[in-house]
Amino acid sequence: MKLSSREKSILMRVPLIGAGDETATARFMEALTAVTVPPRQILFRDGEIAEHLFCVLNGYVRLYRLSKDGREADVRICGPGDTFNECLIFGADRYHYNAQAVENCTLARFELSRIRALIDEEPNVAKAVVQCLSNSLVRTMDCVANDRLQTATQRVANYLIKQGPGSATSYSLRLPFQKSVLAGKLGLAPEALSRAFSSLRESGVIVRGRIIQVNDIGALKQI
Amino acid sequence: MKLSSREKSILMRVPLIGAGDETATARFMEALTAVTVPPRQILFRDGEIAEHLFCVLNGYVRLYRLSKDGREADVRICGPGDTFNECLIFGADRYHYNAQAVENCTLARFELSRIRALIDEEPNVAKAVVQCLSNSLVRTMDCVANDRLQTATQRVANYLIKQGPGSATSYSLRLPFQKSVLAGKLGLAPEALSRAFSSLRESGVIVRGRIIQVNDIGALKQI
DNA sequence: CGAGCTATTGAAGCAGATCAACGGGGGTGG
DNA sequence: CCACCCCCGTTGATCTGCTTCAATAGCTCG
Repeated sequence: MKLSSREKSILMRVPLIGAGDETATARFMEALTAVTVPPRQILFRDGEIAEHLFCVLNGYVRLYRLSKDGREADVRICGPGDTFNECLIFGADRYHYNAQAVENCTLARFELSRIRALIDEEPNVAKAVVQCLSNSLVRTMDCVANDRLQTATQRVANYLIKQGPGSATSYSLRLPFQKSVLAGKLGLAPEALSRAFSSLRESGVIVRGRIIQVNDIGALKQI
Repeated sequence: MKLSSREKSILMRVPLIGAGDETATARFMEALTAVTVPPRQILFRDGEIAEHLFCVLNGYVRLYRLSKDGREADVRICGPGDTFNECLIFGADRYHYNAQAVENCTLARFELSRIRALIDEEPNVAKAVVQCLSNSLVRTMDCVANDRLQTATQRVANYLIKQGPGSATSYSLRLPFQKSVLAGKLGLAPEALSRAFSSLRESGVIVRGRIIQVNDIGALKQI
């Protein structure tokens, strides 16, 4: 399968792939298999033998775990440019979560064994892996802390701030996925997300479909 | 400061240090500074420039974050043999959490810059770092999932199962720290931990001080 | 234009946090 | 060694926030 130029440029910007020298990047590019998956397709399941590292090129993928009674909890939502399963390169030999495409997705898939071989030849790749893992770890720790410290409304406000341009006191953004996905990402039931949005209305947040208008970042930061 | 033989043997068993060849291990041993800290001492604070990687030799260290209103949430409890701050080797240049000694602690401290230099010379150390980070990441993701899926009682039962010998249907164990620390580790208020223990009584869990008697693992696993 | 899914809103239930009071155990000082 | 005291842990009561269930409204896509 052939990659579009957009997809190639995403890959080149992924830290893991574009960070090393040209030969390392080339080795990555020749090792990948492009796959497309329909909405709700399961990529792999918790407990299966781990075979692949993935990079999302298009669409979104949910990484989630199941409780004994069948409830689901997302541990991460991956979008274009995100890689996942770096923790399996020199870690456990089985997946530690389920992965499901949220919508139509295209992904780059790499065999873990080839990545391992590549690392042995290119020490810089190991550094890039360390960087990826460090970022993932920090973000996941943030997630634990936020879950334990913040209310639903605060989590949503936080999300809007992080997505914002950083400058500008007001802006609008379009959610890249359904609200139910955002709810899962924030560890909320969809209803709780909806209520959080409506309680943010009095802080100048206007929601219409996937479009969210933020009128006053300062107000959000104070919540 | 001089290390006891117990402390040396802990260090040798730490994956990061003992995994590589002998020269790498020796480099670690000569790079370390041993420090002892009194209870409640802060090792570093969130946002400060990151300087050190740590390995706990004795006692326990809390890694935690603060909310804007001053509440604390633990992201990890580190005991003898645990290392922390690997995520700063090739990651951010500032700490992402506070670290506080829970009791009298002895720690091995390494300058991050020396670890970086060591990695450049010994590629195997990079692999060990990847392994450490992978384990941390998986455990932290477990934490997110458990926080979102499990009740207080389930989390405590889970902890007792993980600490158990794995074999034997009944056993007793001694908590290595105060109950309030365990509560924080599990993301609970101390009162909630207490209530969880008393609701586990009917599943054959008997608590007397720090000693916990588990009569029926099977019953715990079903909760 | 209609069918089915997504999102919102209301009402009820529950889990855990918080506040307050009490009991007990361990450590310290006498 | 004993006694005291402080702090940890427990228990009860209340409160808040989120989930769950249910019904309705709005989108989107055939």
